[in-house]
Amino acid sequence: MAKLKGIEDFIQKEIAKIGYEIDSVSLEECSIKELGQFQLNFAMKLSKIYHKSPRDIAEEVKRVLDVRFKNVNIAGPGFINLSLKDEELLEYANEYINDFEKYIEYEKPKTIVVDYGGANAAKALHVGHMRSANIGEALKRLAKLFGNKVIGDVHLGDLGRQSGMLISQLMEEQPDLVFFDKNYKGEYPKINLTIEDLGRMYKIANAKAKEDETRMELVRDITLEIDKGNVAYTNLWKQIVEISEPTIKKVYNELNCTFDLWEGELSSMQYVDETLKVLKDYLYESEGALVIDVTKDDDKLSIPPLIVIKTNGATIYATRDLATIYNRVNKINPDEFWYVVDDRQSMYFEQVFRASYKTSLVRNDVALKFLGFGTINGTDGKPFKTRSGEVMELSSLISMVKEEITKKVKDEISDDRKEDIINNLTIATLKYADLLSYRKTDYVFDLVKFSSFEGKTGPYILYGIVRIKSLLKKLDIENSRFNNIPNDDVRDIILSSIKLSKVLNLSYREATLNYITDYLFEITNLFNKFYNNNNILNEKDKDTQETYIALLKFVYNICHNLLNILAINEVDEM
RNA sequence: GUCCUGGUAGCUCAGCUGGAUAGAGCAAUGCCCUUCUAAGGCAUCGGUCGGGGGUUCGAAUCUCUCCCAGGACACCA
Repeated sequence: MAKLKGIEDFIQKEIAKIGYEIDSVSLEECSIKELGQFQLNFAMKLSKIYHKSPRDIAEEVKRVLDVRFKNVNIAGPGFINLSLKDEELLEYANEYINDFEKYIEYEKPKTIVVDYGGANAAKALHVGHMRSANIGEALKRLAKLFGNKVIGDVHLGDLGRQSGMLISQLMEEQPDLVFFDKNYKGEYPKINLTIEDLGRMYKIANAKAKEDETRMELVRDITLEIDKGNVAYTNLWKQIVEISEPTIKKVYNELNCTFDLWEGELSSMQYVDETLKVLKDYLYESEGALVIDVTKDDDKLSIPPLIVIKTNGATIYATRDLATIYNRVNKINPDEFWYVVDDRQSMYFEQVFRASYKTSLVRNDVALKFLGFGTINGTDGKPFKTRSGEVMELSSLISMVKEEITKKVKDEISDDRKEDIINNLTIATLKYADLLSYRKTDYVFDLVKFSSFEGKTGPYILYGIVRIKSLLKKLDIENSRFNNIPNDDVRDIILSSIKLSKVLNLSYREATLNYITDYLFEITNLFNKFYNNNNILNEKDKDTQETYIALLKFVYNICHNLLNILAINEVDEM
């Protein structure tokens, strides 16, 4: 059990002995440092229930707590402040030096499918995809840490209008391809296109379709043909998807994203027929389309029905999402589905979720969770664009950051090691910035600020790690343990670590990583303070030096594991 | 129009399951390197928590209302 929870449970039991029942005790960091390390606020709440003055209750509680804690005191309307004895802190610290699992408060394990990534085939990844990747990967790792069985699915956007776009353009550029010959009966050849071709062609097709309604008609027709299983087009489209795959995988690899399932809309098509059978009784025709009504009696909002089959008979985004859910229920039977998607899709997912429950596609005890995220804006406060006003591609963003980082890495580092260091710092910069604010917050991406090695940045955190590793290399670290608490720098770090279990709980429960990034800054900051005030290598007192070494390992254990949740790689030098 | 987010220091953001004196980073100013990576540390400056009402021992946090910004609202994903 986590240390903090242990103390809270202890206090709860102790006050129960003197007649005070309370759901749960929450031990908070004391807001007035001079009064103690921790504070308890329940005396004021209890006063209502037991009709006693909060200070009287606090007095009774104080007498019970005096046995274990140091400097128990009452202040203000009835706050109880207390501190832990150094002996207890030492025992705790020694127990936690190399053990991260002790910080976790395990619950009953669940099976969770995390749907994140969502790259589009044939279209370059843009900055929004980075958010899904970073948040999704981190949430997946966090959920795993809590003992759950977690399955990450990239859920590619590899079907839909973009297929029509691409193929319509190919039709224009290379009309003689056999794919476009309706009478062709033989084997289909391998097409010769590069990822750059696809990017270029999509842009042209998109621009043309916007202006020209007949072109858009063609795009819809081709999309419909693929939907209906047209052999030539399907073969062609699958080849196009394959061409774009290596690029997508490369970017996700750079971002340390590891997917258990590499599926998408295309692979969900095989379950559409079965899914429609389940939905059958709830489908009705509206304006030519087949829809499911998803309104509720107590609705505050006017929610349109979910379109499942378009007027032209084709499937749509929702059909594929429902089919995916159907398949996952059958194959995986998860307790929870997590969708890490742009917040702008919240209403759409509300429709899909309602439809899923209503049609019993998923049981009521299965949780469908929409974990939306905010937009990345430029320094002007508007969605992040390139100078020419186009959507910022993720690869350009990575290059920009890499350029900034390269300027700053030490010259002394040899070139063969430098590349890895620069790459890790670049991704650390991006991820730390991306996870620093609350998931739903739209945040401003300031290249210079985030790439800086100062302040709340990825490089600052990694710099702390570099210092620790550098020291550990120079010291004999076998069997080191905390012998004493020689100063406040050491005590503050131990105290700070006690709340880590709460940080992890909050982060997991609210599915946002900002608590973790924030805590990483706090512990790194405390470590740097310690580092500045104490000379570890030249410490004369052997007991104290051993404590320092234990502290290095203690801090490393925390930082290493937290960075691992965020999918940020460490460096040894920088 | 309806609904969803958000509005906290000059800037960028935390804090919101009600707790004491509202925090951090950046920027600005000053201090600390014969020292383990100074890419660091310390200090100072900086606030009517969008406005107003309500709930109560206590409100940035809950509630109502208004204002402002962004977003979503049927065959795109």
